[in-house]
Amino acid sequence: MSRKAQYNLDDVLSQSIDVFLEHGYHGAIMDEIIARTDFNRRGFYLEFGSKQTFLYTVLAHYQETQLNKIMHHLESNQGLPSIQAYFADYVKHVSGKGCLLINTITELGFDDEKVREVGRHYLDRLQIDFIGCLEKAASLKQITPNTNIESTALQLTSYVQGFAVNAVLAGDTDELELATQALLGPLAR
Amino acid sequence: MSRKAQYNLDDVLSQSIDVFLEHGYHGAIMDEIIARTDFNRRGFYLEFGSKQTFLYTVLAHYQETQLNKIMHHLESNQGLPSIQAYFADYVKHVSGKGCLLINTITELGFDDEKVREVGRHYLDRLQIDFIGCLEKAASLKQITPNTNIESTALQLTSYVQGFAVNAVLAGDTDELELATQALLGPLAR
DNA sequence: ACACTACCAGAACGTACGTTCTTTTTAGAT
DNA sequence: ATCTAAAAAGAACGTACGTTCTGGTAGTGT
Repeated sequence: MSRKAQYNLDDVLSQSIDVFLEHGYHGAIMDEIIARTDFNRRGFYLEFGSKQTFLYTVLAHYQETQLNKIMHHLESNQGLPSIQAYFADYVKHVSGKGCLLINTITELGFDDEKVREVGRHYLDRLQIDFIGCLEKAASLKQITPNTNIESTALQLTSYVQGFAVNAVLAGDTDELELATQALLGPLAR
Repeated sequence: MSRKAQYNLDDVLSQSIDVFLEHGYHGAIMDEIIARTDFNRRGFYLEFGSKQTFLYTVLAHYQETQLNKIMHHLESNQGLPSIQAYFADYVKHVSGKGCLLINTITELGFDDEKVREVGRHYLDRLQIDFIGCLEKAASLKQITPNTNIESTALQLTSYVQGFAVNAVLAGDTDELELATQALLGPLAR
């Protein structure tokens, strides 16, 4: 055996998230990706073969390490508090830079079926998780009894996307936090 | 005098909207823009000077001709029916390709203050229009009396963004129309 | 200590894209 | 009909970017 690579793949993927977030896919150039990761060009192409497949990998990593962590609140399923915790974390997460998955969908979704597929899968899962939490919340009598759970879940899912866009524009999180309260407040009984 | 340009600027701008919608800003290449508009390269650069300022012009044109037309429902201000008409039209408009303004915000917003500014202005206006309609709706007793108007307007504004993202993923309009009903139904008294 | 392996840094390559220039065509004025 | 000025078409240019290649280097095993 001989030398081992000195970059850690997970680190590289994490570092790349920001580059894509800031400039989008086409706007993120290899020079900056190389410079801001502890990566080298050769390693990059041996490992991934192309910028495109690299994006897919970063996207998967982003979901695993960031979005899933936030969604985990919903999957712990404590009812309404889980939803509140989810939104609190999500707002903090997207603040000032948005969501890589959403950005990728709007930039590449039209041309890239794989991106659309990943996006749909994510939204479906979000929707299902919201339903789970709302059902639990209903059974715990945390929300008003006549709440239409499926509709509400659909609304919450749409709302999350809206936040991701808003986050790019909003300077601070105040506005988004306010909006969240406005949203969840009326649900509670 | 002599020859007059045979392209019509409004037509060119309208035709370009689709190109940017499909591929984003960096993904839309000059060759395709030229090919799909009745424009010529020289005219393009005499008229706009660069791809970037062209985008700004297209964006302004997009707002004037498309978004404003849809927002006009809100500004006619018939209360709840105006909001319903707005969403119906908006869903139809973004279906399958999303919203150019939202796409531009997520692709370029981080780096481009001008884009952020245009985006904020648009969201503010949307929010204000929703407030106007909701107030009217309240005075006409079209919505449940204890509705918090500011909060609801903020929510509606977020939904609109969410729809723009969803529209890229959804094959047909059914899903989005369902979501709209789920959204507006509970408001009505 | 030495050799071997494969990693790192960055130069080099080729292509693709934004922009400019050249040629050709056309509409209007005389 | 002819001349002219400007517009259209697209060739040409330069640069920037994705990708590949090269030379030197640093671990690792003997």
